[in-house]
Amino acid sequence: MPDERSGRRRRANGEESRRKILDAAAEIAGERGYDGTSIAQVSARCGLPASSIYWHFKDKDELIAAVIERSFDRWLAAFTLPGGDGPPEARAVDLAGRIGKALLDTPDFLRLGLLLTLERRPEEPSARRKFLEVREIAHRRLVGIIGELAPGLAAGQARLLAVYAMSAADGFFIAREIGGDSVDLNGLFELHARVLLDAVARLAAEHPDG
Amino acid sequence: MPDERSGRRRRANGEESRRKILDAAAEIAGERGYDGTSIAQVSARCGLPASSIYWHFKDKDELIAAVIERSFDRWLAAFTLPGGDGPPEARAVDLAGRIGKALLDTPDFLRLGLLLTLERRPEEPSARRKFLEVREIAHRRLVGIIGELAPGLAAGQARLLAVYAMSAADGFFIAREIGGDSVDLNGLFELHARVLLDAVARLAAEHPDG
Amino acid sequence: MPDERSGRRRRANGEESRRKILDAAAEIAGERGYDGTSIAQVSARCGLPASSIYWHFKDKDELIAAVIERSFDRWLAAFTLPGGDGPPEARAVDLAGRIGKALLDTPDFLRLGLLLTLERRPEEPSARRKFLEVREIAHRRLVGIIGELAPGLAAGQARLLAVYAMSAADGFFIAREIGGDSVDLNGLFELHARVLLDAVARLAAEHPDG
Amino acid sequence: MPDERSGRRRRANGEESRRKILDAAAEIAGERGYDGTSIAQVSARCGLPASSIYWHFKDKDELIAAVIERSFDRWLAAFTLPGGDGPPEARAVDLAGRIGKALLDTPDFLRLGLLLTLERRPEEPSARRKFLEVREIAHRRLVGIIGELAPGLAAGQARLLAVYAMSAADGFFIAREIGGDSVDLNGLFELHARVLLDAVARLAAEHPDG
DNA sequence: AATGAATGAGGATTCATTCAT
DNA sequence: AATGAATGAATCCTCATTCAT
Repeated sequence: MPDERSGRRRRANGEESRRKILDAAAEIAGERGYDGTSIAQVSARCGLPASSIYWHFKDKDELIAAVIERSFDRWLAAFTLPGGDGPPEARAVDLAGRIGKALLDTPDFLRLGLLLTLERRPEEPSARRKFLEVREIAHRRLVGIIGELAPGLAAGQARLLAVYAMSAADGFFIAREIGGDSVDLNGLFELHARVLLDAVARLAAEHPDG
Repeated sequence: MPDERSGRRRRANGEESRRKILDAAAEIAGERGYDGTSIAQVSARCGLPASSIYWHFKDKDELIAAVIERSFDRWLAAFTLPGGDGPPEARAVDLAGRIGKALLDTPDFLRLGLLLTLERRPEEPSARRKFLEVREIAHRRLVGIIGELAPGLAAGQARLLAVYAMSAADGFFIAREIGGDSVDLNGLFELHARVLLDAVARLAAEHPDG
Repeated sequence: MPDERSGRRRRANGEESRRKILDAAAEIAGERGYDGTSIAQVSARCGLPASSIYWHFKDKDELIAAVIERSFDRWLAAFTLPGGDGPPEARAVDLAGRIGKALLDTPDFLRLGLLLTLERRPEEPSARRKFLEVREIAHRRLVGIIGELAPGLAAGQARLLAVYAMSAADGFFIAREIGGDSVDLNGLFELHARVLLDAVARLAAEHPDG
Repeated sequence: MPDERSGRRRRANGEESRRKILDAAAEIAGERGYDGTSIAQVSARCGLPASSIYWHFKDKDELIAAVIERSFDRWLAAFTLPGGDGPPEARAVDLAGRIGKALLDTPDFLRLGLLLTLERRPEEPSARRKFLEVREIAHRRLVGIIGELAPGLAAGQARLLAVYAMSAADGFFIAREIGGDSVDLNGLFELHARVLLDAVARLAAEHPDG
């Protein structure tokens, strides 16, 4: 019994350290971006010496990439179309609401991702690549959802709408970063959902057969 | 004539140097953000020694703030509602088109501004403050334009729409950063303008008296 | 044996490096004062890169403070009243002699301390504070010694005499810095001891009961 | 009339600038020592650009030397034995009092001088040399005064007493720098004068014929 | 008599990373 | 699995000084 416990402790310590490092790195990178995040800061916040960080991660690039990867799961869950029934419109509005909530709950993911996106360093860090992969997956899901809502829509139009939808969400997030609580995220997403439905209808009418 | 020219050159060296520094800093900061911009890089790109940069700007913070301030004018011009006549809808679509074009022409401004917005360092750099000021001005102008388009709209609704409009524009910019030329900015802004006009009409109908 | 030695060497490298840094810093700071001491100079003299100095000391301030602290012990030892017997006068003269010798043996301590005392920078370095603490301890010991020599003396008078005694010692040190070997430190301290004894007697006579 | 005035103004402007520079440099150098005094600081405090300082002074060394030289006069005046009559003892006590007062009135001189004395940079600045010259003059005057007080004293003894007297004065100054108002400078100098007179008498008695 | 601008050297400090233990 | 120590390159910024005007 004690053996097993201490054994577990020891084996788990490695993972716990890794988790502590990732937690610290996520906080700091979410606040400061890639260049603004230093190993020394991460070390200070997680309590482990800098050299220990290099035991768990090959270099800074890999650490930030791992941060992105880990927050991916929590984030992507919000994108799954609910199995529930009801008219497509209701489901779309519901989806928009859940996306908005996810933005509030795990803001580090998108903030860091956008920072990595906007920063254009010569050697593209793998963290940026990772974020773009995730984003591409989300984009494809959105296209699928829009296809369900308006089966007759042309593929190009569906993609345009998906980009439009994601862009607005990104923008809302930024507005929230700037305006804080004074920004009515709920109102924005509600408006967004209705506007999108209108746009779907309008585009579907313009190109009746895709 | 040659005297005057060489005389001017020499006498105006201060301003010309300042401009060269700002040009270099704008390029780099637009690509790399605050922490990613080093004085040594700026020095290398503008051809002046680092110590000369400190003759013109108190510190890095003030330099980046000046970068933001200078690109403000070029950017803000795109926001002015055209004096030309025609139905408000046409003017709005035109405005959206010009904003989209400005995003393509002077991308450094918004990219740096958004980077500064997303980076949350402890001591807020004055560059960030400057960008937020500019943004607030743009926001107020947008509220004014929306008020012209739908005079009966409630103030809160006009503000919501303005935030919505700016958020989408931010998002389009980011989408362009990610997707490059494959992103149809014109199509997005056109769709955006029409969708917004619909939304204005819808909200105006819902709240007939503001 | 060799194992133990090399093992120790390697393991104790941290402390040895720290000592080497302190040695170098003491030499330079004793010669040049706070502002005149550069980390690069210390690095060159101790053989370790500048960045290694920052592993051992948080910043220059802490380094100089450590220099002061370390030389404190060597210096303070000279102040202990000898346990030996004999008339108080002889012991006082002996003490003065030992203080004078300490001044010659470890001059960096007092020179750096006085430099820190005279330099009045806005943010008082902790090194200065440390020196003043040490000095206060020495002052209190002197008051105690004077109290032993003249038990009837008023407290204020004992303090005055202690300040007088230390001031003269500081002054002798400075005179030596200026005049070099041509300054007869022994003669000065001998004169000082006798003068002090006279002063004690005179003050004790003036205020018979304290 | 106006001509003369403007002429004077212009001619005097140069001298006034020089004075302003010296004032600023005296303040800063008195507080921070040689290395701690930067031309930029002096420029900021006197309101003239750094390049103007170099119009008046060849380099930093010459500036600091001029600071020392200028404060010399104000300081040295305090050393002149009063022409007034009365017993030598009274005149000596009076002299000590005036020296003490001068220390309080123009502390920058001695503080800077001592800083320059204690700092041992490789290339001895001319400012230090200047201070030592001044000090040597003061020393010779003191020897003269002591000779007057005790005509029979050996030359070596007179010099020793002079060094002792000056050392104590230096030390009092330092004590004042450390202890501030809590240090009774008057009491110290009074005690010093009486103690010195005793010492003079004692030495004169020991060596009746010099 | 004065100054705006420039400049190379050097200031303290932090960087990401490595390595022996 | 972890860490104390080290390190060279880079960080921002200040230095004393010069020069054309």
